[in-house]
Amino acid sequence: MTDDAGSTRLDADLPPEIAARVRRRGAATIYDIAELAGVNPSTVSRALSKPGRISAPTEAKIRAAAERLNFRFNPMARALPTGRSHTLALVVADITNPVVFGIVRGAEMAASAAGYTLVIAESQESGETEAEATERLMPSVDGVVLATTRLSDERIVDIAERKPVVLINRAVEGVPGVLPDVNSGVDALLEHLAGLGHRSLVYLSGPATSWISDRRFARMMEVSERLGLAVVEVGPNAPTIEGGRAALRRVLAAKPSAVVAFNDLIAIGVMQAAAAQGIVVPDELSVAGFDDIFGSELITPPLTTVRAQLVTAGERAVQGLLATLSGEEGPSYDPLETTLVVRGSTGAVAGG
Amino acid sequence: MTDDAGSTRLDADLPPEIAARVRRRGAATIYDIAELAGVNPSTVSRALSKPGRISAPTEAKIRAAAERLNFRFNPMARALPTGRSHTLALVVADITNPVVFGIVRGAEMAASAAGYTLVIAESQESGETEAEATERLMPSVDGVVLATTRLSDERIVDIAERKPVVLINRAVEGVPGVLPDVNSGVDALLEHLAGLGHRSLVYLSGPATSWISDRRFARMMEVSERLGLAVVEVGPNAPTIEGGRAALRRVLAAKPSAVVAFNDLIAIGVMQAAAAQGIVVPDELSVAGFDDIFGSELITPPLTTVRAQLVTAGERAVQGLLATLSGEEGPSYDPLETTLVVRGSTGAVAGG
DNA sequence: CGCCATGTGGCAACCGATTGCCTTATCGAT
DNA sequence: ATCGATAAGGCAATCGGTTGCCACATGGCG
Repeated sequence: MTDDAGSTRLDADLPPEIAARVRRRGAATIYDIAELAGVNPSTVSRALSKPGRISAPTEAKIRAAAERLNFRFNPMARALPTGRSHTLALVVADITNPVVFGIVRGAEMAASAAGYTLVIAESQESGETEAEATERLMPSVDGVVLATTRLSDERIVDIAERKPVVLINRAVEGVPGVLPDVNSGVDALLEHLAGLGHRSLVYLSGPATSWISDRRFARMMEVSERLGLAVVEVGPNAPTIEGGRAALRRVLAAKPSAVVAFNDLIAIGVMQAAAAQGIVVPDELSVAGFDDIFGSELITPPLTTVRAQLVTAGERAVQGLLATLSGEEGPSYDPLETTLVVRGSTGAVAGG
Repeated sequence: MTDDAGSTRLDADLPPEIAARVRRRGAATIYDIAELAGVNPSTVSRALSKPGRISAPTEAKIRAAAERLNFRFNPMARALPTGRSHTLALVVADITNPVVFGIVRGAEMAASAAGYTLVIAESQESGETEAEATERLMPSVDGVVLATTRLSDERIVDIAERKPVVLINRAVEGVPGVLPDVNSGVDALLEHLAGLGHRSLVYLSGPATSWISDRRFARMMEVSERLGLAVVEVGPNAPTIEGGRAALRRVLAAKPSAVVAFNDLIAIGVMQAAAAQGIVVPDELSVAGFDDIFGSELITPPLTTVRAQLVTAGERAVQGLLATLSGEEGPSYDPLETTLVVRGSTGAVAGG
């Protein structure tokens, strides 16, 4: 346990000048190791980061010295000549949106497993803020994950020309992205609703810039035709509970028997507003969402929703970035399966 | 709009060697600016980061050149000689825990407002992982915010000796921390419960390493004595819904009329388990939590809880770090007020 | 026995900023 | 007119690694 990660004590029997230098600077450098091991700094550098380049005995000697000094690479010094910071940016619209937790966690895990650091930028749902934050981070990261981004296609392409980029929940020509399998989830949801006797639906779309919202509606149109359902789009809406609350009036005006919301937050908002007006869900109105966020099964009635594999999405995005950085070209992904989770907010049509 | 943040185009009429160099490296350096402006690189450095050190006309010339080249400082190059990375670490137990969202957002806002980058490390509720992640980040950050940490006091002191540290929801001798005003919230909650006729309470404590959990219980003991209430502690519990569910049996064994949980997640777990057993909240059992997370007002009945100012806590922690970094010594904070939010999960005792 | 391929390790330039020290110009005061 | 103070800008060392190139030693092979 002498190499305990938290230990800052230095061996007592170290050459005093080295000990003094290390103490003064707060950390050991490859020069200290070189001196301690009696080799050239370049040899230390190679021994520690080019396995095999240096003879086994020398490398062992160097590793021992490094351990004795509790050495860590200085990431900044390392990044300067190589241009590699070992840092990845994850840009999300809103950290407090439960939808992004999974993505953040997956990305974090994949990054730290690979020895990379993840920095998170939040755009607070504003395209302008997002562009700024991204621009600010660009010089210090090796790659960027753009999740649920509000940026325009051109902006995205522009960024992708400078650094490797992977998108989550958005497709842009020429830029790799990890996408959910929209179709399977939408299909299952609409079949579920049709099976309950619904014939007239409202789709509450998300922000105008949301690619995934468009895709969902497009698929709904296709499937509805096949199933003989009527669908109207109401939106755009802010992807928040407030957005859902505000949308109820327009929903009711369309007199549907069921409403499908762009995400669970909007769905929850609709349910709250409905409850406030004495409308009983699901008896008078069925409600469904997407994502299966924390809270969806807490609400009464619990929300029927289409679950996305958010953690996996975050992981894959980072892994794709890492692959690109290590030379492999243009990762491509299979869409991530989505699954329908039936709970209490959808039910048979009253007048069936 | 030629200096649009997203623009990468270079002026056509630039000295060709400069243009070529910039294009090859992907970014302009102060050397490019120096050449373009006809001054020494050191002058560029001063003009751009030591306002007033350089004469106004020269500075203007340099700024113009920088703009033309769309110059950004290379953060790594800058960090090397100064030892300042302009990066702060925020260590949290669990990103997906709603409690930390507020902290993350507040910290992020404060950091980016000051031009600092925030990197988030997640410990997944494990002290070992947390120590490792922190250790890994240490060399590349200027300071650390430890939120809801699982680290031992010694570890924390050890870290604080190397880099500025601010704690959230934890007090360690000699290390600054932003703390909630435990007393006001606990007092209000117990007075509320006493007013409803409750005489016998269970406190469901959090993880064994949680300083704040101990503080809350300590205060409950004090106040209970004054109000003539009986209180027993049941725990430790995992600070999750699952932890709350698992705790119900032991709660019921104590036959209290009300249970106060370490946080809302545990409270929600207790309510779910109670509902599953047909126990009606609040008629047969009142339940209250702490934090007022997303989801607390969604659940049925909505949860009575003590709200903490999480965003403010994150902001203050970062601001404290920043103050320390700019020379001011040992920031000290007033505790952040907490407020009781009465909802439906607490009610009058059945048997009066 | 000589030659060349291979394995090891050293030398020194370089990444892009910062900063202490120095030179030169300018200005006001005596 | 002279001197010292101050302002402005240049020079070069430095931060801590990385890496191309080179030197030397060793060993296999003809």
